Amino acid sequence: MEKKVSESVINRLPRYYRYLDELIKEGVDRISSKTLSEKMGLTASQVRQDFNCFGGFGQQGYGYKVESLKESIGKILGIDRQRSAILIGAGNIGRAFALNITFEKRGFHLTGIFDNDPEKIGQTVGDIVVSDFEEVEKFIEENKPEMAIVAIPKAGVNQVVFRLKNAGIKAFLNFTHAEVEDAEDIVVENIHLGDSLMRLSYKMGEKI
Amino acid sequence: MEKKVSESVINRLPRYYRYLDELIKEGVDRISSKTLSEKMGLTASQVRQDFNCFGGFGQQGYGYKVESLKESIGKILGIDRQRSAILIGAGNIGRAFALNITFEKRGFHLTGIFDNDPEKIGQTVGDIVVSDFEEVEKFIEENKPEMAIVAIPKAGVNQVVFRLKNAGIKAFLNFTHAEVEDAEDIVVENIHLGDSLMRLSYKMGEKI
DNA sequence: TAGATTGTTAATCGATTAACAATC
DNA sequence: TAGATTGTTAATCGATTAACAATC
Repeated sequence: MEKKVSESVINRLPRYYRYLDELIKEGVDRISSKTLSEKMGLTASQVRQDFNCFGGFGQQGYGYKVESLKESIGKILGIDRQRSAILIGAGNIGRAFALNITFEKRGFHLTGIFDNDPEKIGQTVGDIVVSDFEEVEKFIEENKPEMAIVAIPKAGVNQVVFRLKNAGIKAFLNFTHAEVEDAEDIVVENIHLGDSLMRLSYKMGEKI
Repeated sequence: MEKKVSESVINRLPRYYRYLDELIKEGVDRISSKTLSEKMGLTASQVRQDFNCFGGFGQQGYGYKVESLKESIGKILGIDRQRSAILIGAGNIGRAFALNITFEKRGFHLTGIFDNDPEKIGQTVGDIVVSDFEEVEKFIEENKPEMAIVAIPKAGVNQVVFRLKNAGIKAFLNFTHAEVEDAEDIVVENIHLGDSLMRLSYKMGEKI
């Protein structure tokens, strides 16, 4: 884990993780870079280069042990341990996400849900009661969640991120249609559903 | 629109579109590549190169007209005209998406929702009644939707895509945690929520 | 006209691919 | 040992950045 790992590699890591998970379920316990690359539409070289960013998980002449490779990648991704999150916004997207990750779970644990709509406060999503957003700072201080999923109307996003950041949250999953203003000491991952739709629309025009 | 446009450029197009939309709302009607690039965290060169993939929308010594630039990009993205879509899967994610794009609308129009769960068939999402998935072929033939949003458990995705493809749908927005098997004559855009979460987790480990 | 900023060509940088020696 | 496949170095390709002539 010496030199900086490129964005492209990072983007592929979750996909490797998913494929390896599949392989385990299929009972495969060993795989070569060639076979894996064919399954995933990459080149064998690329697969080996990617893994070697983190220092060689394979065995010459043999290939990679699926189980331990998956475990290693999980560790790199930081999902070997439970991470706690809060959800801001109990609207459609927020609720769907909460119910979905609780189901799917992958080392993530939702500890609180917040909204500023009196209609929604007190409602239950999964097994969590929606709290007033005004209480979020107190909650963060007491429970120290590591990340926040922001699923609110786009107008409020930067104000909300600002408050959460000041309260101690450093990682944000942003579902709003707006960009989070860059700040040095936080990390943001965006899920722009509209962008995906536009990209699909573009591809339709190109290829069909 | 001569030579092939790279993936990187395509990925940036929706972002340009959103920023230009913001600018219009702020009443800005003219912008230089330099100013736009600073707002978006790119370089001025990159912005000009990107736009020139499609053949120069600017004016030397002046810059770009925001309104017409947005319109041009909208056209490139294929969102200048209404596109019709159906939703497969009326679970949490599917419903959230349906309600969300109806709200946000950007040239997309949802015409049908399908599920195979008897509990969900007959329910209403927005102003659309959920139909039995068994009727999807008939619906497609009659209504000719252009794309399908697939928000079902991952196990079924390839079978569902196969049926929809045979019925005439060529574009898919895939919300499942599985990959759609490559087929020559369709286009797929993936939204893997779990991947985004993993990437965020990775970034947390790196930067914080 | 002078200043500004594009469109476009050339230079640089980084990521992907190819090749091969190391070694299981 | 022989065969297979990695780890790693070198070659290629493509994307980003820099530079500048064209021109509004």
